[in-house]
Amino acid sequence: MIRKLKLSKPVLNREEKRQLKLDAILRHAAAAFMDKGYYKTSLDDIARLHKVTKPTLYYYIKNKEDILIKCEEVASIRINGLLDVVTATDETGFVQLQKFIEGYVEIVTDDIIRCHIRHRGQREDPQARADSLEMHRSIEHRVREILGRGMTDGSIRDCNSTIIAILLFDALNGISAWYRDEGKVNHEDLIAQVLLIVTQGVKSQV
Amino acid sequence: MIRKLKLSKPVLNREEKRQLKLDAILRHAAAAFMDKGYYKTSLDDIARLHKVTKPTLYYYIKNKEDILIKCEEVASIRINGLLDVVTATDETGFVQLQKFIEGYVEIVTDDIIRCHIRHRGQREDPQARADSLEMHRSIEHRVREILGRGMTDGSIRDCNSTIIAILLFDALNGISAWYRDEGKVNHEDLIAQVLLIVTQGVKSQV
DNA sequence: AGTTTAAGTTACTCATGGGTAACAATATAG
DNA sequence: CTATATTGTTACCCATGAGTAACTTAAACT
Repeated sequence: MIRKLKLSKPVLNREEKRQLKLDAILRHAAAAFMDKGYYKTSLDDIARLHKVTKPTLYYYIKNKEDILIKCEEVASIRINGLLDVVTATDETGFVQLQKFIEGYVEIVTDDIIRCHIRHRGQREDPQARADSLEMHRSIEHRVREILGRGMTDGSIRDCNSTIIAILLFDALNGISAWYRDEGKVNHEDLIAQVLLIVTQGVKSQV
Repeated sequence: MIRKLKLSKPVLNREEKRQLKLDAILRHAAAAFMDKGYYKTSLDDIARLHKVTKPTLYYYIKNKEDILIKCEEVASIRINGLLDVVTATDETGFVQLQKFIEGYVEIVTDDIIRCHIRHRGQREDPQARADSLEMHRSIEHRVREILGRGMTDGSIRDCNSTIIAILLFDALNGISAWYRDEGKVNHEDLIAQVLLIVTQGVKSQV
């Protein structure tokens, strides 16, 4: 027992510990950004949340904007991962769309993703700006392909997939700004309402 | 003719001229905020656009945040005006909803409204914050009433009007961020696509 | 024409906050 | 148990930009 307390080799190696700390910083930063906004949150605020001093942050991040970029990476991986899963099946386009929506509502609840959605498009660095735009375009393109698939297989009515994809994302991304797990709106209810919109709109069918 | 050049009474009195200049400043500021964002736009930037110096702005506005507040006033008047017109008719709830959507897409294209939508929710002053929230709640409430009317008269299917109103606003407000009059997407097409979503979703009806 | 009020300018103050240099402590490896 | 890389700290620099004081120019009313 005593030997276990004084392990010669630590349970986690340096790289893993570093990664965990970076994650924690990202989470603290994301929470603060969601609360007060990017510009009203100072690096000192974030450092305080993490119980370190500001210069320590620079061991994990390049600069303030780098936090947003790292949040974006996380978002990109999760959203593209979902799209991979959804498009790997041989379901109809409409069913794939439904599955995507269900998964996306889940993803959009995570603090780091929330932060990314709220602050995307305010990149200062031109390269980061371009990367961000490219990721956005690519994801939207993959959703348009799902819509196209549905129109081909007949599960989705003829529509302008460009416009529909944008409207869909705006509605879903908006969820990140207001939905809270502890809030009044129930999670299943939310998904059900969104799915009903895409299946039949709001007009009562005669 | 020469007498006309030297009018003893100007065409516009002081109050009117002042109002026109305030409007112009608001427009310049809104354009700059949409381009670079609120925090990356300095008052010097705005002054330069208006071809005056910074202190002159303080003759028309109280402080930087006051610009956002004045944009909000404009937005409130236009949106509530639209709602007044739409709800004054004795059409069914669904038709009222359609008319509201058509009008809202029009409103959301204006630069000052665009600016308000993008920057609402970052009020610093507690009072302004509360006012902003209240306006937002009130407008959302009026749309929920339209949905309720539709459910009562049978033109709108049974739904959670709270969730639907939020999703609808997020999709419509999103338009302000990407739609451009000179862009690829055609105005009529946009409205048609939105209306088709609310009337029948995207699923092909069997 | 001369007085007053509106409109605008130049030249500052001053808080904030991102970023860094130089130094201190702690943990891992040999 | 010492040498070295890793984390972390204190104390600073400095650009930016909101807001103001004091002064000048232009317009309007009598």
